[in-house]
Amino acid sequence: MKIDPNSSADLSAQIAQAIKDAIVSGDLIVDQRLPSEAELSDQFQVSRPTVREALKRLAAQSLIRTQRGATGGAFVNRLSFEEAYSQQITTSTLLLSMNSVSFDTACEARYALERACAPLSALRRTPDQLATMRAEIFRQAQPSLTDEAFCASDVAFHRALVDGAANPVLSYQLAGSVEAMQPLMNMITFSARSREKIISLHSQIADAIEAGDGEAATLGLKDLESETRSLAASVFAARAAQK
Amino acid sequence: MKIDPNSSADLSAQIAQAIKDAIVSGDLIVDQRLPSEAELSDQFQVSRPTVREALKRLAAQSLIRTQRGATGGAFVNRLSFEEAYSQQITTSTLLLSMNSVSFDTACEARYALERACAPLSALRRTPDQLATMRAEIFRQAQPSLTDEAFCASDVAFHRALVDGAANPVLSYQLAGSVEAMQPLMNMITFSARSREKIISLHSQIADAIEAGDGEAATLGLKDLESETRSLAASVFAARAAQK
DNA sequence: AATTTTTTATTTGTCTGACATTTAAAAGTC
DNA sequence: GACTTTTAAATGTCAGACAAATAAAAAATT
Repeated sequence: MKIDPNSSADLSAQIAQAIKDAIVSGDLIVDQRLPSEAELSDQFQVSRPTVREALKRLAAQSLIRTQRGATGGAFVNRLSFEEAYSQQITTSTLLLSMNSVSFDTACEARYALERACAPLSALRRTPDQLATMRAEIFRQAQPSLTDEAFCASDVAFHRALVDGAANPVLSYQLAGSVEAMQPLMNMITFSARSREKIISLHSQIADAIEAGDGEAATLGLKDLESETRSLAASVFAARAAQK
Repeated sequence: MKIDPNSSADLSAQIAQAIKDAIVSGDLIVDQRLPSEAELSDQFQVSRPTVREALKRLAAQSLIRTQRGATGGAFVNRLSFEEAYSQQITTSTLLLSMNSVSFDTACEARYALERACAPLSALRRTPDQLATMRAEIFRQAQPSLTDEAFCASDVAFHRALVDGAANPVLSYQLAGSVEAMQPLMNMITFSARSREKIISLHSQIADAIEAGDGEAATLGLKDLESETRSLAASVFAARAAQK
């Protein structure tokens, strides 16, 4: 692992990259201890604060964890699915909000991916996951529910559907799509009638999942997508007309 | 934005989180300049090195960029799709390698998601993207190609297919699935016969995409998935028997 | 007056050295 | 042997300094 002191890039960035490469390539394995900050500053011929900045960069990506004390130090961190989920959600959310991605684009991506999970979920969902879907449908039917809570329940419903596929990699990928849509969905006001329609489609999907009928679930999701998009279109149109 | 000096968490982590929250919530908008390091250390009542560690954490996530000089400072960074892609690929790769995700699980997720793109790609792919797919198929037919180069070409083929959907959010999500599979695929040796089969399926898929037949493309991907999985199974079985 | 050059102020990047805090192992004590 | 104390090693934090980059302001030149 070498760095170039004459490079234009920050030393801390170079050091972080060098260590990151070692982790990704497998030179450093999970739970392996890195040299102490003092040793690293010797190796790279930089000061300790610079090494520390590099280590903080890695810690921010959950690539390492640090521990104080006699046997402490920086250790290569096992990237857990949970950590990856939350990173994914943050990144997706920012990506959508900062690049003014249209509702349609985000919606299309989300439902395309979700339909990919439906057949698997129809085969593998646990009774518990099905129960969660039913419970969320019930919750959605409460008229006292705010629009935000309705959206949150919607996310929980779809999360259960996706998790039903029993494929953690799929769940990880979908987490971003589903959750990052929530801020966009929150911009929509749900009338009693539109809620009714959505709930009915949710029931239809849950029925298909319960029956193990992946095709029917996929069709239900297709309907839900067009319903969501037309609903959003009318809300946005109404808002534009108001101006 | 406040931090708790008595918390167990590192001060730099708390400060980074506070600023991150401000960015995600929209309190800080793209290209907005953060206070200088000196001002931040005043505000948070910590030393400058601590502030710097916090800023490096944010820089590692591409949330800010820094600039030296009189009008320099730290600025909220627009998270570009390119940056998000590469983050996504790194995270997915590590997730798979560190959690010993099975080939089947990764493969299933990858093809499930890719099938979701196929119908859209059949409708929208540009001539250029189709040409890329054809070119990669041609490359794959060269017998001199190493197994690694064959895999790389495979990734390029599928990348073109996914990009054909003309939905950047989909492309972003798929980038992880497709590219993170490559290290797993690289563990497989491709015999002349298995290459022939894969190339034929690729052609079939490209034909379907060219004809605008999403359903046929989806079926081709299904076949490709089972072919890939049975190929992997036999390679792994042979390797196990050799021991 | 316009242009070029020089100066200056501001900000990040890096270094040195120090002390605080945490933690586990070693040493000491009963 | 079990418990307590000490010690050493590591990260976390701080203070102050200088280097380097950069743009604006000031000065010099044409």
